[in-house]
Amino acid sequence: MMTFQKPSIPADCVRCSRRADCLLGQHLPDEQGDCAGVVQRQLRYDAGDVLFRRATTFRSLFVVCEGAVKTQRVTAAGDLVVTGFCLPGDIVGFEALGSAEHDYDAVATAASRVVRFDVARLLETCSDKPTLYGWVIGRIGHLLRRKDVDQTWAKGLPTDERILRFFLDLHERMRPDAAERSIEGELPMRKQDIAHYLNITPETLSRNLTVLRRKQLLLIKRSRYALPNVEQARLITQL
Amino acid sequence: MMTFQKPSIPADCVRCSRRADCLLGQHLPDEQGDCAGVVQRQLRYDAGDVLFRRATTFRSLFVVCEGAVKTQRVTAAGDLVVTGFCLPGDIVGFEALGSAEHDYDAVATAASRVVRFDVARLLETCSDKPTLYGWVIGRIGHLLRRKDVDQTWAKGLPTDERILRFFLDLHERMRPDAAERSIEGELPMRKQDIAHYLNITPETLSRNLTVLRRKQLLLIKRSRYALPNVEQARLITQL
DNA sequence: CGCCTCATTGATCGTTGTCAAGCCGGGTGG
DNA sequence: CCACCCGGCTTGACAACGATCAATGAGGCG
Repeated sequence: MMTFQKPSIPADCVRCSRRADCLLGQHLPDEQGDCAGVVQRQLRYDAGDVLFRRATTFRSLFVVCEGAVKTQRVTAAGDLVVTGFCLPGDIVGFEALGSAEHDYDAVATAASRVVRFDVARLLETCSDKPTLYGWVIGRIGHLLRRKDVDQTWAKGLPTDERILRFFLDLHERMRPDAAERSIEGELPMRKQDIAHYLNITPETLSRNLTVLRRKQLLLIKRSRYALPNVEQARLITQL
Repeated sequence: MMTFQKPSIPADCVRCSRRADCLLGQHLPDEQGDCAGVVQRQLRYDAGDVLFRRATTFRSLFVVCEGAVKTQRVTAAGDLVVTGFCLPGDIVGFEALGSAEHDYDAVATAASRVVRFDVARLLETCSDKPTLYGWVIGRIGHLLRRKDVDQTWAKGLPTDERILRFFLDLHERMRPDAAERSIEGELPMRKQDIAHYLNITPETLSRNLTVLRRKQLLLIKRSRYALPNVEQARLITQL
């Protein structure tokens, strides 16, 4: 279950690889600053814990520091649809901007560390600080582009290449600093979640993974992945 | 081909049904105002005309006043993927926020009237005008939510219901003021574009349309659509 | 009138979903 | 320490749906 930490910007930020793009790396008001209350709390979640649910009031944004968070809905027919994954450096909840409520569930898919922010105060602060304002606009643009491009891949690539693309993206988002060689890592979500995100069944995912393994493009062992041939993989799945 | 009009906010705005949500309906700087140059030009396009192309510099946003604009990419394999339609009141180009270039093509799908804006000046103006700032945030949130929900439908509904959902959305976005009875209108794009957006072939679209016609849920005649049973249609495709 | 594009319809093939069974690994308790 | 159990993952067989290929039909426009 979720546990509380003392409210503060995590000390670990200094050695975080996503610092450059992260809200916590910006010139931010903190408890001692001129906008006390923007940063609210650091929280810890286990896989399966809920950050917020659909149709609850929208007051906070969440910065992921460690782990991963999925955003999902349940359709009228009862199907679970995962619309995205938030990895370290990402912000959860942006889609509720200008609305009073969240319109999806946010659920941790791995043990995660997260910092909660007050939206209203963040936006207020933007009026005073052009740098922060520009950063927010930049992040929103980034998110819009990601959603748009994801859509393109979802529609334009055959299933196996879409899967490959997913793991390439995952790797690039989790290790933006990594050298070209270090092409492996830990999966911060279950295969079931990936299948729900790619809109395929776990069976189809499994079958395609064996295909990709045979082609020596993607190796999955338990919760670890490896990309033995990144160059070729990128070539296949680029826009 | 595209033709120029004298630069000004269109006079027709006063009788536009989307005025409440439209940028042009906001308290906007104009040529006589304190931020001359934000509104650049009113433009006219025919179906097939290009507003901007992928990888060209991002300087302007476009407000659609009449007609429709599709946003699309061509994959490495040569497939055309339509990622969205912009209808009257919508803004084209938001996805490039925080980037130097557009990352998709924007193409008119019908005879359209469009107003071009300077992005930099618009964002500058936001710093001074909290109302406008709030409006921009609201529109961005709206766009994010739409993309997210569209994704949910794309993944969670069977093909025929997805098609029905598309026409329901289209109708609600084109005639937000319309009474429940007036459940018909003109298609501002070709079926081919719709198929590309829904990620199906024109053949599959056609087949499903006959199914929906038999079920008395959706009637298509040439470029006109009608929804004889909106209630039931909404029931089927709601979240 | 005839061309040209787009839309429809039909037949066939391939991929994915579905259902069912077996497998593997982690965790629990003896 | 080992046996068991359980959830998630994998694999197989079959059915269903959409893509593909091909042919026909319907408007729009010169």
